[in-house]
Amino acid sequence: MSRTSDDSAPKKTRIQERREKLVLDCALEAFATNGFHGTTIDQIAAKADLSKPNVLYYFKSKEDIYLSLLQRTLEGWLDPFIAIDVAGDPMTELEAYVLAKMDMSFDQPLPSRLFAIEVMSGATQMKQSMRTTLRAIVDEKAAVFQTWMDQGKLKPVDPHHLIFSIWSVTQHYADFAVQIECLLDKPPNRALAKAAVIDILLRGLRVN
Amino acid sequence: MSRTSDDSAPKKTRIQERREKLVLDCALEAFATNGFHGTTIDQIAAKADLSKPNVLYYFKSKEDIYLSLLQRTLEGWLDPFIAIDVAGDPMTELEAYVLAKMDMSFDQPLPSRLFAIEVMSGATQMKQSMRTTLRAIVDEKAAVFQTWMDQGKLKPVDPHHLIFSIWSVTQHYADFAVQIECLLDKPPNRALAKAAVIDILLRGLRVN
DNA sequence: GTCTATAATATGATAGAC
DNA sequence: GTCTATCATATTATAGAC
Repeated sequence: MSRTSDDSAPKKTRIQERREKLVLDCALEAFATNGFHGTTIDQIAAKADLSKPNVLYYFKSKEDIYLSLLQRTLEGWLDPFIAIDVAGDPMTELEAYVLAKMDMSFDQPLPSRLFAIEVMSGATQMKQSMRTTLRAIVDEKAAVFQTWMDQGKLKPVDPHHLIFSIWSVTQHYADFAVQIECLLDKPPNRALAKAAVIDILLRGLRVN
Repeated sequence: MSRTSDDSAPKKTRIQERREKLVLDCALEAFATNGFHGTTIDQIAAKADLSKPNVLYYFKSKEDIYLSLLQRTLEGWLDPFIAIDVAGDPMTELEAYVLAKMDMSFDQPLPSRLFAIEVMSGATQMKQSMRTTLRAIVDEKAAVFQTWMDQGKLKPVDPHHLIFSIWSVTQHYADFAVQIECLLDKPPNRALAKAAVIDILLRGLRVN
């Protein structure tokens, strides 16, 4: 009961935070493949090597786990996108962004899949923030692209659809990894994939 | 019990076929948004305006409905891809394919979503056919693209990854329709989307 | 904090009348 | 062929001992 070592508002001990992170990590693995309904608390508990009531001691319900996970996932998702700098060289900025997304897809496919399943299920939990927060950021970056095109630094193309294309192609390597592995010799050649995607998405934008 | 009007092996009456199609149509709507586990037979029955036992009279289990649906969906999926003709003009063939896929995404997003959810869930039911049938077709078309590039009719790029890019960008408009609607003014401008996608995916391939 | 036991509910599937 | 009623099971969540 002592709180001498605590310092912030949410009075969580170190072990609590560690347990919660453990549960979320295990839940991510389950939710990202089987979706919300296809995942049971038993599965999560088994992965985390905890009992089911113990999991529900840290999260009050399955939905609570899911929502916490979704929020945690969204936090890191936009970082490389926001990092696109209008003052930088357009092709350099775009290449860096595409490569960052490709690395995310290969290194951490699960958050991408969780996100995809959530959106395909109607995105009940995220629609509001997509219409406001996400939309504001997307519009801002679309304006950056438009500026570059107006300056003659990029060939003209609709900026919003360019963003969608970059997202879809890069995330495809996470979301459809199973299919890609069936169609290519395993293990997939990451360097080849990254070079090809850069070629396909950005070559048409280059101004001589 | 009369079979005078029947002609083929599966002795189904016309009304049976109609009912089965009705169930599959309603099931598609449910499975494509909520996945296998998120969908109940009750939901399907309600949509079809049938009782639950009546649905199970036509399909012996929920899994039976799901698998039948998956098979039906896959049948039409590859048609426009197979139609790509090595003897045709490369840019014309590619444009026709991309536009066909875009129309499919806008007009029939549900099969695409069903497919996507299945793949993200591990594609237990389809892995085998992806490794054999689909892979053969993909390799064949990749060879067609390679031929065109060798002939100098297309700028060189890895053909397999080009196929993945086309799939991902076009199907994105079906699978992530909810997100796109949040980020663009509704209703989405189809002509603009199609033109932009053609630009982004194919402009870099054009040889002057 | 963690467990076993269990309540409460949802759902797949079947039995049997009509 | 279609229905109501029901069984059997799985799963969320809680109660209460330790």
